[in-house]
Amino acid sequence: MSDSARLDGRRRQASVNDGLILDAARAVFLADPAAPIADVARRAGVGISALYRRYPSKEALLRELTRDGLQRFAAALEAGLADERDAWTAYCATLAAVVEGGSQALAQRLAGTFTPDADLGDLATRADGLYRALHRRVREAGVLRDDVSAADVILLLEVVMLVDLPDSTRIGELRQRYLALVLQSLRAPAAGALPGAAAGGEELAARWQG
Amino acid sequence: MSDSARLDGRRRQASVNDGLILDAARAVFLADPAAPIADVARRAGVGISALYRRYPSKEALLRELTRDGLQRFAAALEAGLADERDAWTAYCATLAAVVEGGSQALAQRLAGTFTPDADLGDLATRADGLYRALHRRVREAGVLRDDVSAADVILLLEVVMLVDLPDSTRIGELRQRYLALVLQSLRAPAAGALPGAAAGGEELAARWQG
DNA sequence: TGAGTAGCGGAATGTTCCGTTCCACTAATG
DNA sequence: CATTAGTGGAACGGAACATTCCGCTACTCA
Repeated sequence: MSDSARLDGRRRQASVNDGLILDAARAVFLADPAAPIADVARRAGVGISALYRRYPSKEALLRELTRDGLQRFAAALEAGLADERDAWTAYCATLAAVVEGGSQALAQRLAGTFTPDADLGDLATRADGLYRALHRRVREAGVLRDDVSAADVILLLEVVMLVDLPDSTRIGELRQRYLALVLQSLRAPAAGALPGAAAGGEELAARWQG
Repeated sequence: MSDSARLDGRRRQASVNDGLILDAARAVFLADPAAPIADVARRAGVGISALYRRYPSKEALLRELTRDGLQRFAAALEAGLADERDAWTAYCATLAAVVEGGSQALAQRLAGTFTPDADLGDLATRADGLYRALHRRVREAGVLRDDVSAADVILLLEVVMLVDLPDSTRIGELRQRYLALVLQSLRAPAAGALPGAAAGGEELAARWQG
């Protein structure tokens, strides 16, 4: 049972606000990682004080959001690994869920906005390991083209989340559309060789360092 | 013969600076459309005055850059339409050139940063028409899957240009790699239906309006 | 029932950032 | 030479924004 359902009166409203603020922050900073903190308050329908009562600084909020994003990302990957359907179906469903939730994109986009934190680095490593396990599974099932690296897919995921249209009410729909398109070309057998070298894990890891 | 080759002394240096400044501005604003103008000057290796002698304001510079981007984009498309090789080869080569030059991405990313201008709207319309002609050609040759709209491809192109890695020296290579991947899934016959409705031209056009 | 206070809204503050202007200097020009 | 086009970069002014502060409300709990 959530805090907001368990409590009464003032404390209950505060607990509800916890959620409103996190939701608002997710939406605002996903759209624009450099957004002012006042936008978050406005979107949450609360004053600025309600924010500062919870987080000592903007940076702390960003760190918390990033942690939350990484955790959601990891959870989605774990769910994918536990999915008992055939490898390709499970893989597609997992990536669709990640795109839907925006968890990974949030984490990656916010990664540079605060001074790093060993703890977060560990979480990132863990999420990376989970994705690699999922990747290996599809690869070993022979349904993923073998010239695409895990880092390639992570980059592609991130970029799909960057599809944007001002004022559009169906961005999510378009993102799923383009994810589906990309997934089709990721599936074995490959239609043709790709130029350039695959992205390497180190290239991605660089983001989590100072 | 260019001005810088025709002139001598002071005027010649000024003409060279024209080019340095435009090149620097392209690179800087492509990487970050909100970059300060001083970054452009630094990158061009000139002082701020050299910028303000040429453009009355930052907005004027951005407008000029956008115009330039749209013109390059249109030129690349015209070259593609004139390419006599088979439709698919010509199409791929054209999009690769557009990604390489970054012209379209520059224009799209800068589109919201200044008050619009009827003149630019016309240019955008022209470029759009050229792309649609190219699109129609590949489609009619039967090598482009028929559930993908012109606006879909424009959005995908833009997003491929957003692939980024801090400090990487091979971003261009990666972008070409992912463009190739996307192109494989754009080719007929389609591997499967796509979810969602195709992007419409109006959705894109909205960007060029105030 | 009333003093005490958690929680809050939003104005005020201090600072950083950045577009633009200004001025002094250099060297081509005529 | 005197003039001035072209320039580098410091100085200025204003906007944006994180953070702090203050006064208010309405729970809480004796």
